[in-house]
Amino acid sequence: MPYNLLVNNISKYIQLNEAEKEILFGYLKSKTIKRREFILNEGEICKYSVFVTSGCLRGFTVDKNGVEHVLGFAPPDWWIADMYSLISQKPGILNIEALEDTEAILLSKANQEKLYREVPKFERFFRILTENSLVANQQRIVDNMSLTAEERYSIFCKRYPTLIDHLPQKQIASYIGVTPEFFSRMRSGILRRS
Amino acid sequence: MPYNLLVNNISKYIQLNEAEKEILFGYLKSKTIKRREFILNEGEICKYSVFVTSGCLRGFTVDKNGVEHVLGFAPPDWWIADMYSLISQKPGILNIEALEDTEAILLSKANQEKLYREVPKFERFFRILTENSLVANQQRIVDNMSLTAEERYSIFCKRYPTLIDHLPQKQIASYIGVTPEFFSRMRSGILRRS
DNA sequence: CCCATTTCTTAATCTACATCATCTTTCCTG
DNA sequence: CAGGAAAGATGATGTAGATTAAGAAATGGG
Repeated sequence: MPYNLLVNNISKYIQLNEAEKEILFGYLKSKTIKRREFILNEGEICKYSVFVTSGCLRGFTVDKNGVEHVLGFAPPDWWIADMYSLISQKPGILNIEALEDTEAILLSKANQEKLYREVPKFERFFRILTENSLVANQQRIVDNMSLTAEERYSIFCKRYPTLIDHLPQKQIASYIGVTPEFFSRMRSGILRRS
Repeated sequence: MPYNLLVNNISKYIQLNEAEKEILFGYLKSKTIKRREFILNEGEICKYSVFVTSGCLRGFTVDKNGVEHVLGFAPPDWWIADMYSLISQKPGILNIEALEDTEAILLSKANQEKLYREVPKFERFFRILTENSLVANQQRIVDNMSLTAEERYSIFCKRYPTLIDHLPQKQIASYIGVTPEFFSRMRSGILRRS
């Protein structure tokens, strides 16, 4: 069943019976995204919560100097959206792009609200998702303020071991918050020392 | 009525009838916090969501060099908690301290869960709170990565105009992510230029 | 209302990381 | 499988903001 990974993901936090699963499935749709394809551009209104089942997406902003800043990656079993835009239904600042060919499941904002009404425990599920994401973001703020780039890289390696090997360095550099040049130097420094 | 500000705050997102308000009130308790008093120390388990009605709290972490990093302020009409610890009920990293004599309303984790069960729409309310907070945190990550200290200060001034005058500079500096020394010279630079 | 403590200012020096430029390597795509 | 583009490496130089130190100003507790 194609929604297996998603059901599994949800079951970590709430229990669904067959009827509830059917309601959920009725609100989902699948999407194939090719490498380099954007599923959201800054300035657009975000209409979907996106759950990745294979491949990898990244969410990033572009600052006034044209520099990209990666806010997060979405490998399989992760959700991604421009939360600001999704919530407010105003134009957002996030771009979401496929780093490789990707399969994803989409839940539209409208369907998500219907789901809340028909199966209220989904309210709980998405609250928990948001809470987890808030906690991760707070930790990242603290890390960015108190750690060196090297320490942040080391944390990234521990937290996302599967991502390191098949993610371009410049993407990790951008997530860490340094230039690709400095990131490269930093890595060769680490290698030389160890 | 002492819970007026809180009811108002909640009413922005969900509508409560009198019976629901009474249930809520039964789960709350008031607390007076003196200037410099801590209501949460890092390493403790966070047991309360705290809503400030007067005065001001700050949430901060201390890094391995002993430097404080302010994650947020809670002036009147704001909620504060160590979300990580509150959610996981594990020891947290946040300190919460009163910057001046403060009145607050406490909702314990246990009571919050009871509230969810008895009045499910509170699930929605706290989901929305968390969402808003997530959005603000994401924006802060982007700002920290793409803006200069001066630009971040300017944003802070616009976003929290009421806080600027009665908050010690070093607290703002810490929130912005610079040393008090640099913050001071930055400000005198801004003044001299304008 | 006074003194101790905290906060703020200013200056000199230092450093983590950025920028710019160039070269090499990797890797999609036709 | 070739060649063009993107990614990565490396060197020289520049800069935002940190650190250290010391004095001046503010402030709140007794």
